[in-house]
Amino acid sequence: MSAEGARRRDVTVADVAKAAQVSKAQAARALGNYGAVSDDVRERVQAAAEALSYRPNELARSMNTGKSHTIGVVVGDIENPHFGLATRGITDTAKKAGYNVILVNTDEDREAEVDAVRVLLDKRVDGLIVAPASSVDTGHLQEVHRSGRPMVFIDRTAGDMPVETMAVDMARISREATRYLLDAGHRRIAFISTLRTNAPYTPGMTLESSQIADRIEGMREAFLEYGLAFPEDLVRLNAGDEDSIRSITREVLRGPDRATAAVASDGLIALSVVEAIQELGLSIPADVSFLMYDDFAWTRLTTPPLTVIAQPVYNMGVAAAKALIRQMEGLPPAAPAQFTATLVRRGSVGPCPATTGKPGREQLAGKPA
Amino acid sequence: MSAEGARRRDVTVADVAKAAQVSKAQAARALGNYGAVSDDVRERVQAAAEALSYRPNELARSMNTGKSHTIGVVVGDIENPHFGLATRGITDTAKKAGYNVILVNTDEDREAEVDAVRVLLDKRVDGLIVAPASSVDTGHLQEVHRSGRPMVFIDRTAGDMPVETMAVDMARISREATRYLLDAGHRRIAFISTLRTNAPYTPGMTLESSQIADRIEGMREAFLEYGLAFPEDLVRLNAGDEDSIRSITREVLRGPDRATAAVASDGLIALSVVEAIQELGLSIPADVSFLMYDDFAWTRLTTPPLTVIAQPVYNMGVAAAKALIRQMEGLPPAAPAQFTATLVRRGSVGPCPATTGKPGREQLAGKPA
DNA sequence: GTGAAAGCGCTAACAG
DNA sequence: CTGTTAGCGCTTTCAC
Repeated sequence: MSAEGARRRDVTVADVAKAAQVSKAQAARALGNYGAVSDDVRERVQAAAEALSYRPNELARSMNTGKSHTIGVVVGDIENPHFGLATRGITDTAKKAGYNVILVNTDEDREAEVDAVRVLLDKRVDGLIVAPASSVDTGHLQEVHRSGRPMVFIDRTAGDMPVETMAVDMARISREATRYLLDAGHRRIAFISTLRTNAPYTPGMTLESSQIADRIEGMREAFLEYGLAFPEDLVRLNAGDEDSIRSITREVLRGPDRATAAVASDGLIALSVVEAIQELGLSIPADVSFLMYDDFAWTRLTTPPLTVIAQPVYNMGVAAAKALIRQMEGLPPAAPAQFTATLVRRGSVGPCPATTGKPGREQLAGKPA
Repeated sequence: MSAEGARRRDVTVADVAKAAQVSKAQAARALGNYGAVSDDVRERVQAAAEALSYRPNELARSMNTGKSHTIGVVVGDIENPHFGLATRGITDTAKKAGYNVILVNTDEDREAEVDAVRVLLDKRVDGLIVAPASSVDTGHLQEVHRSGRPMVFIDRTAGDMPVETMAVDMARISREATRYLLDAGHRRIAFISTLRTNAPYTPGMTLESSQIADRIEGMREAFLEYGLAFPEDLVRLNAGDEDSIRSITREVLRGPDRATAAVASDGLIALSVVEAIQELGLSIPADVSFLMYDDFAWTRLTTPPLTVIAQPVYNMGVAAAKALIRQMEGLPPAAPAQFTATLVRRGSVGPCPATTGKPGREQLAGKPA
């Protein structure tokens, strides 16, 4: 009987070396494909390795080389197809370059993110791609950056840290979308976001998310351009679960001064907003216009198809991975990529209806040429 | 000037030990929280660690202990919310138990899967959760199983391997859904799937995917129950990209003997099928009934809302992680979980229309009590 | 409790 | 080209 009963210990270079009758060093060289090895030795070693079905221990390898060929990815929520796609872009690119990906979910919670980064670093990932949960509270990220570990941000910025960032110009597209709504005659435009804050939105407040801050800023700018006051009261944050989204939507869409257009800050939220609108007995776009961020395929299937803001998420993932790999390989950064979101006009935005009590007329008068 | 210029080497236990004036062993014990350490030493070590901002090298730790506290997850496509949700269930559970997740995407390609498993094993993950791309070609998985490494399958089986598997009873729900369609008078029911095969579907053929095989089997059984012949010609595989899905849909929905109901095997495919139906000028459910697998939120938003087969994907992820962790910790397996999919009747299935040329009458005659 | 010393599996000098 | 000898950073005997 052979070594069957023994607790199956992994076979190591030493075992292979012995079997191939060469020194451990030579076996290692042949196996690891480095240094100089004669054809004869190489063949014997490979044969032995094959016979013993040897598999290198990457951990040991990493310990010596200092490289793990692994990149850590920290996102808020993989369940959201937005991140799903981005992650796909990252993993596709990483794999092509011989890197693996460790994925950590933070639920957009800063504490979890701090933790995630720490764990990843402890595991000695070669680099990090993170979608910062907060662009304000960035101590942990600054520390990483200071330590010199390669890092790239995706989807959002983290304060003004000098780290390569793959994100779209949110203020720009928000401005464009808002103009579109304004041109359609809307003045009461609601913006609904999941962003968690301690207090309801007030004009000057600091927002954790650069994305949301920029979107609101873009809206404000558009209103300003048109010489109109931005309806701050219609900016609604903390739209967490379905219930809160529904009640927020109802609130905003009721009363004589109701919103005539709603912008949902992501695809998940959009679902509940649209349902709430339908429950209210309002129809899109006759009674209320609707616009959402992210161009998911299903937005083409609703009646009417939804007007959306498309973001090149997959490409951002690809670019993030590429940039990180350049950093890890000590190459100079490529020219900063420019990602532009686009407004996809489908059927959910229509002309502003005369709101209850017909106060719509005078509002429309404010529209510039 | 302090050690600023030096290439910042990671601080190790040795450094901490020196600073705390204790032996390396004691420092390690205090830091790693094992063995016996006096309060005094522990405090000094912790203080020193803090001061030097020491972080353990998990690689080194893993090498010694043989545990990496990492589980490898191999799925076909994270971009698909189906897997996104499952992955979420896995990572949530893993994190709670102190495990990390390395995610690898296979694009449902067996070669890629073989590779993924190998890489993960080389990285010495403690266990594997995989959604087998093929339930036929399972050599690599059998090897893993034979090696004794903890492993759990999710979403589908791999042949008859004795490995814990978290999946729904597909044949059952498919039977139920088919009965529902049959009861509505449909006889020409098409089944459209992305599954890649070398040849078009023929009755006896071996299918790589246990899921798809079971679904077809379920349909066949339902037809049999009703004493009807199963329309094998309407089983369509290889619905890869949008174009092929569209042309398949058109094909199936045209002609005097066209299908009156279509079942889409996943949410991604569903989009194109529905669009193709609309392009054909047909309406759901008046002209053709529609049913799909996976209950994504957006299916409630279409007009009509879509009738779907809901699968407890998140829970399957949770269960898979839990089962794997039990295995890794040497505990006996819990009672095998039972996952049941449910048919969610919304508005996309209606009575069978009289098809072109009205040959529908005699078909309907075949319906049992 | 504590410390010295021996590994884990591999790579990396360094001499031949 | 090849073999010997050190480590990588940590855990783990094994004595004291």
